This record gives sequence, structure tokens and C-alpha cells, in this order.
Amino acid sequence: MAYSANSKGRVIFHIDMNCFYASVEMAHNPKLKGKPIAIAGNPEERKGIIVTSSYEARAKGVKTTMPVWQAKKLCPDLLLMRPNFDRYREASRAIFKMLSEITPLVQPVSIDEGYLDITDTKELGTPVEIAEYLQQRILRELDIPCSLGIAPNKFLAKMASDMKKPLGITILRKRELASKLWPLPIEEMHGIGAKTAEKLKKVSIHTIGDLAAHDVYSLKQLLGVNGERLKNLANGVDYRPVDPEAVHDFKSIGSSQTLAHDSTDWDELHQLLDHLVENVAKRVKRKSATGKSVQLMIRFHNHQTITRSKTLQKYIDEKKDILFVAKELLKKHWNEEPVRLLGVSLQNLEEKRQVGEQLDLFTYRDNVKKEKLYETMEELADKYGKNVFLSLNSEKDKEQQPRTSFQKDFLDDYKKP
DNA sequence: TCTGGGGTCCTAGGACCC
DNA sequence: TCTGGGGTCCTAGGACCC
Repeated sequence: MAYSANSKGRVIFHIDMNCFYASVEMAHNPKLKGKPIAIAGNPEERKGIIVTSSYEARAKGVKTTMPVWQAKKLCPDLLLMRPNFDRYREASRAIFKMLSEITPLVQPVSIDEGYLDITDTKELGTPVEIAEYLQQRILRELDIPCSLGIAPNKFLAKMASDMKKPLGITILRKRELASKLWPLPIEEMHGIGAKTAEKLKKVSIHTIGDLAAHDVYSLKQLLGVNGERLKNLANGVDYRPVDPEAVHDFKSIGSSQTLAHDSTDWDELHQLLDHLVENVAKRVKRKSATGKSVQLMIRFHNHQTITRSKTLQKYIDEKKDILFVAKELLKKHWNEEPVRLLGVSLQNLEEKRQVGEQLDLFTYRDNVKKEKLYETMEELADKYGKNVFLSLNSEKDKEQQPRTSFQKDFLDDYKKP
């Protein structure tokens, strides 16, 4: 991990918008303020789940990922809205612009959340003054509440920003771990989900403090390398730098969708596949990316999910190429069981520009190799008679022609020292 | 008639190479 | 005629986050 000597004494912010989508909607239409509202994927269909809700809705028990019908039962006057992603992206851009005016060391984590390293941003005021300024400015100009955590590293800043909502500013110092962090239940720790929490409770770890004090070897046995990492975090040890570039290197771009009804109809599945690949190709193009493997995801009626992927010889980004591979994967791996969801993603992404350079390099090397090959062939031809290598010689003039298997083998042999 | 859609990172086995 | 250990790539699955 990259960290320098001055990783000591850092001042890190974690900023987190409160009920982001719901807040953006309320800012856009103030009549919604004070009402129980929720943003749901698709309120009519079965896939409708709650994405975000206002505090008024949360007070009635409405929670993120809850199916819409369940939320309505808990809160009959719940106002359901479809997401307006363009609106959220615009608000997000405006927020991150304000953050970048404080320091260039801003690392966006998601549309409504990010880290700032303000260690060397002293001229603007104390950390608390800067936090208050940001919180007030975002509230005044965008009408969106947020919470900030101030701490010596990312993990503690993240935990701190969670401690007071909405409109909170929380400082978490190393010396305050025992009083502020360790009493929290283990499932509230960032990085611990349901499965890990369950495992930890079985060995009597119920609070973050229990984890901090637990024997590192038994944690490693229980959770692998993650066990040691989590123990360190629980003790407030986290050297990860705030990396403004991290947001730029994508690893994959995917699209998935749950069908209105489980389907065994090849045409319907193929139509969905086409739509998903269209979506992926568009976004890949927008990011000037290109990828080397295609992954297909199939979720069956019983929620069992499989993924099947294929890594290719060359990089692709065209819709027709991605679709071809995805279709092959579906044909090969679909067992005709009813399908609930399909997903396609392009992985092993690179910037198109960089891969272009690599391809040029390959072409160059290939040409060099061929020239050497021709020299060798001519020597051999002199020795054994020209007709033996006649077919190979013709490659000189028709470079585009695919090689025969003999030619390939020959080249392969040639590569060996 | 529970459980969306966008991601990241880690693990583990097998193939293959040295 | 017996077998070490490391490294990398590929594939599939799982945990986690927002």
C-alpha cells in the first residue's frame, strides 16, 4: 500500500449527503418537504424496491431495499417517486465542484459521498470551520443537507460522518476511540455486512471494541486477510491515501435487468440481451474505454445466480462484438430454466488510447518477426529448394490472409529461442 | 407471491510456464 | 519415471457498499 512518512497527522473529511435522492427531489419541489417520500426503482412492478426515503418515511419504518408493497403497508400515505438520475448527477457535480474549491485532494466514492484530505489546507481556517462552511454552502445553494466526519484517516472519518445525521459535523480523534467507536455494535462498522457480523457474533464479538481487542490469529482463521484488516480498522489504523484519480480507472461496465416475469422465451431473452449490450456499449464509448472480457449473469426463478465469462484475444467495444460473445455465453450456459434477470458486463477495461498504442506495438513486433521469418525461409529455401516454402512466401504479398495451421505452427516454433 | 442495479475486491482451483 | 515451488492468467463465486 502506498503511504508516505507524512501519513501521520492527516486531517481527513468524509462527506455524505443525507437521504440524497429524496433531498434532491425536495429541493426541486419544496412542497414535498415534511412529507414521507420514497424513491423506488419501479413502483408498479415486482422489482420495485425502495432506493431512498425521507426521514419522515424512515420514522414509519421504511427502509432502503424494502419492497414497495411492504413499505406501503408500513406507511400508507407514502409518496412514491421514480428516480431522476440526471437531476441527481447534476446536483452531485455541483457538490463536488464546491469540494474541489477547498482542495484538489477529493476522492468521490459514490454519487453522494466522498473523502477530502485537508491536511495542507490551513489557510482557509480550522477543520471545523471548513466543515461548517461546506455544509452551509451546500445547504444554502443546493438545499441539500449533509453530514461530515473529521478524523485522522478515511475509516474513522467515514464512521464519524455516520454518527450525527442530518446536518452533523463529528470529530473523531484517536484518543476518543474507546468512548465513541468501540461501544458501537459490530454490524455498524463499515466493511462488515450481515455474513461477517454473524461469523463474529459466534465468537462473542458484538461490538467494534470486541473486534479491536480480539486475537489477530483467530480472526485471520475466521476471515482470512480481511480479519487482520478489520482489526486494524477497529483500532483506528488505516493508511489508505485520499486518491483523486481512483474514480477514473474503471474495472468494468455492466448492465442488468430483472424481467417483468420469469421467462424461458429465447426471443425475449435475446431482446433483453440486445438492450443491455446497447446500454453497455454506449457507456463504454462515452468513457473511451475498451475491454477484453465479457461476463454474462443469469439469475433464475429461485434467485440462484450464475456468472459465466469469456476472455478474448483482443479488446472490443462495439455493440455487435459484445453482443456476439454474450449470445454465445447464453446459448452455451443457459439450462432452459426460467430466467429472472440477465446482466452483461465488459471487464478488463483499458483506455482505448492506451490499447491503441499496444496494438501498434504488437503490429510492429509482428512485422519484425515476419521479416526475420522471411530471411530464415529464404535460407532454408536455398538449402532445400524453393517450392517447399512457396505458400509461405505468398504471405509477403497477402498479409491479410489468415495463416494456415502449418504456418501458425511454424511461427510458434520460430518464436522459441 | 420478499429481495434492484451499479460497482469493487477477495478467494480458490486449474492450466501453464519456468 | 520422480517431483518443488513460484508466478501469472483465467474462471466462478461470494461479500460488501451505495
